[in-house]
Amino acid sequence: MAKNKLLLVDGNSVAFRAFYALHGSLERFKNPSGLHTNAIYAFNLMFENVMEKEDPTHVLVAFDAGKTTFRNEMYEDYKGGRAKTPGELNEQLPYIRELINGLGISHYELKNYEADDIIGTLANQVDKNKFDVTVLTGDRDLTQLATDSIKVAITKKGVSDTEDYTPEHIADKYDGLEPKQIIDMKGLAGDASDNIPGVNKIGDKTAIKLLNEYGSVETLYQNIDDMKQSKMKENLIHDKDTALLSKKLATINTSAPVDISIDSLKYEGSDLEKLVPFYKEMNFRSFLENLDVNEENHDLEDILFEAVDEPTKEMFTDDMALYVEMLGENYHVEDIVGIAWGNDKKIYVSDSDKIFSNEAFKSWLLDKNKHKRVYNAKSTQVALNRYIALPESLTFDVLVAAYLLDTTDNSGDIAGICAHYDYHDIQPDEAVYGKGAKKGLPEDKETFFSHLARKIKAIQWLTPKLEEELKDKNQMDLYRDMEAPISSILAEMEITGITVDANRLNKMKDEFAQRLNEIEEKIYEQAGERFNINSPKQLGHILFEKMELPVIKKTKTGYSTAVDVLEQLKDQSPIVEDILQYRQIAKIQSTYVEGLLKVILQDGKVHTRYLQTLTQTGRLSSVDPNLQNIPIRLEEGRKIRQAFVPRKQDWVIYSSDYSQIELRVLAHVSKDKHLQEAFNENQDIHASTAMRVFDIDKPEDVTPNIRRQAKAVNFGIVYGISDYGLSQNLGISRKEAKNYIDTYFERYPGVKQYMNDSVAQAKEKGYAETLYNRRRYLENINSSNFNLRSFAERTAINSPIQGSAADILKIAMIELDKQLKEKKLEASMLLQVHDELVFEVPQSELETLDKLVKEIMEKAVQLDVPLITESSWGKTWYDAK
DNA sequence: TCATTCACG
DNA sequence: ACGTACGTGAATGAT
Repeated sequence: MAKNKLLLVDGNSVAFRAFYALHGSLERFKNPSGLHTNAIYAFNLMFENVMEKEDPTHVLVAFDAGKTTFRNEMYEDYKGGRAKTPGELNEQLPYIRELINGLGISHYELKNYEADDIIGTLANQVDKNKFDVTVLTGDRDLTQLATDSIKVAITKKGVSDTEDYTPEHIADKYDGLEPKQIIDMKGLAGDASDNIPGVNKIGDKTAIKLLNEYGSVETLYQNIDDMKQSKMKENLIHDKDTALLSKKLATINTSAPVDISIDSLKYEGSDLEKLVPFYKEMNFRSFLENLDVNEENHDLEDILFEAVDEPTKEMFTDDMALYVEMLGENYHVEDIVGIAWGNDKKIYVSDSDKIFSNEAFKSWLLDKNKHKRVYNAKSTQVALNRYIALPESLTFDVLVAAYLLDTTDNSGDIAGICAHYDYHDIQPDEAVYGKGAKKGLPEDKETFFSHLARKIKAIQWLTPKLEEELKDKNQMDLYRDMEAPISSILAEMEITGITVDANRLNKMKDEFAQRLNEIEEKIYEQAGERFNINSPKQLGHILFEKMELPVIKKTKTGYSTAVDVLEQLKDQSPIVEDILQYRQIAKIQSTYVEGLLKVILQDGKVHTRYLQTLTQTGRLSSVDPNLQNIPIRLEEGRKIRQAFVPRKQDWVIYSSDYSQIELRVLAHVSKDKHLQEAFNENQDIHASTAMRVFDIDKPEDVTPNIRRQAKAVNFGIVYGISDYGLSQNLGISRKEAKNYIDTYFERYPGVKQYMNDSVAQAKEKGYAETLYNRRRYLENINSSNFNLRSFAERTAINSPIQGSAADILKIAMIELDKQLKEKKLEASMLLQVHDELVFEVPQSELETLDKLVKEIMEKAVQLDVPLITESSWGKTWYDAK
């Protein structure tokens, strides 16, 4: 039989830790009635973490009963001098008890005793044959309880991690000490936090040494006469009474008069009747959301809908919601399994194939005067285009709107967005369709139809809310004039696809396979055995254990074998060079050659999907396949681009990219005189930076190496520079890197000012924003955790730059799409790669297109510095260079 | 499912 | 003193 597990939580101590874990965000954690909630929130998080980790069968939270306990009778000043509990924490303590009730957990306190004693007593009392015990606390005192069946988990700085004290861990940490000797240690060394005095001049280190020799405080004093004369011996003798008292104070009372039965502590899950209203009162939306995932069908209202096979035209009006269901993500190939439409009065659903040839439906879809609101317009367009035709007037997209309002909030389906707006009359797709191998339509058609109907209802409900919020945040223009049009343009680009020459790839595949074979053999020979070169673990074993190469860097799980490490090992053994070679080719082979071959469809093309609502900055991302990371930097990989060809003979691939758009955006937003001057005079920006930062007078004195360093500095600036990052990138010392950065800021004071301002603004508003009101919320910008805060600060610097650049290319794409259509050009826009657009174009249109693209991209927006593009073309994407 | 590695801007 | 460059996606091996 599986063993029970009892979890004992030291309520006061964990509450205290929780309060300070989120202390940096104290003012942001307030519920509508002004109560601070940071400690309650963090307590809940810590609790969830430990419940998941330990999975206990029985749980109790113990609290201290009051200010004085039996220990004060022994020693008046016990816990004296302790700073008063902050008011902001005190006000939360009653609510933490309420939270515990909601979580379905018992709590207990006992007059005259501390939580420690309750925990010690219970931990001691339970039958160790039936129970393992875990104690959760922030207080190291409790580690004295550790045994083979009692583990003491001490909360670490954040909310998620604990340090687990077992007898082995204690021996490790305290140089061989046993758990019960912890109290002897406190007897000798004292404990400042509880105001336990200990012996004068003895600290933890000395105490451990003495205990290793004598075992306990008592035996130490029995043998003290034999101790060599020393100042320490005098102190020990002088403070003997204090030592014995201190030990007593530190000793947890394991026979407190606790009168609760273990059986009553059995954990049977949360009490939702209490917990849900409590979370609502505290404004804990994310916890509420998590509850929903676990409960199926809770409080779903009945929904009315009509299932139809062949709808008639009265069933379609202006201003309805439309939803097209597929069970997989790739709408280029997934079957449509159901369609729903409707408004507040009436909802229709259909899973019949007849709908695809239904005239009423089709004419409604294609009617520009019939406005439809949807969740994911692009998916809807691409899917329906395969079955019927490209739908018109999908005028509101709740997915894109929700993304603009909060980039972090789009968990994949409508229910995710709904939960964020406290609308719960819908289930996550996963709850209805399942996941993984078991994913499929529900047995019961009613369940399926209801789910579709609820999606219509949700879209209807969300639309006015989102519209209003977009207006409030001054983001309606961003939605209407940028994101909505871009959605349709991307749909067309995806549908068009790009032709891939499979023959070319197959030839490359054979060549690479042969070369890989040869390198493999060479590597095995040098290693003296065959192993999986793709396994960092096995490779690490060969390099660092068998061949004993020096270890440069470690990862969480073992030795690092990343490129920068291997580069440094090149001189040590020729095998390293071969491994690098192998890696390079294996990557090209598996990801690009084989990867691309797998996703070529019947039409000889690949159709990527651009994710419009994913990145935190406003960029697009590309999946299935990712066409935004096709190799270019190294010749070997660059050849992959030879497989990307125009769809017709005599056409060419044309490509145009912005030159230094991010630095130009920086010059604009920072208003830095010198940076602007460099761009206005059309200087080589990296050389110009080199001259200013490294005090070079004549352009001809800028060597390629100095220019390379300046280039790295410029990159660093855009990323929100750190001396360490720059030093790593350039392989120079941290001090030198710092020097570069200081000089840069001195020579470009406007940039320095911009960085200070962006961080300050983000701290005040809680978000960073682009030139076109795209927001990125920065949860940790005021965090007390250095790392989290620093990261948020760099993000506050980088996001407006990267995001504004993304905005600008989107604006250019919209204008370009318009002009291509107006001018009835045959050329089509195929790809977007962050600062680059790729087209296929008939030879005859090449000149026109080149002019048009250059004009539109460079004039897309008016900045304080010019925008410059560079274009090229050729028979393949490779030749467009 | 996570961690590592490496491709791009 | 902290431990880092910004934004992505795919393949692989290990768990």
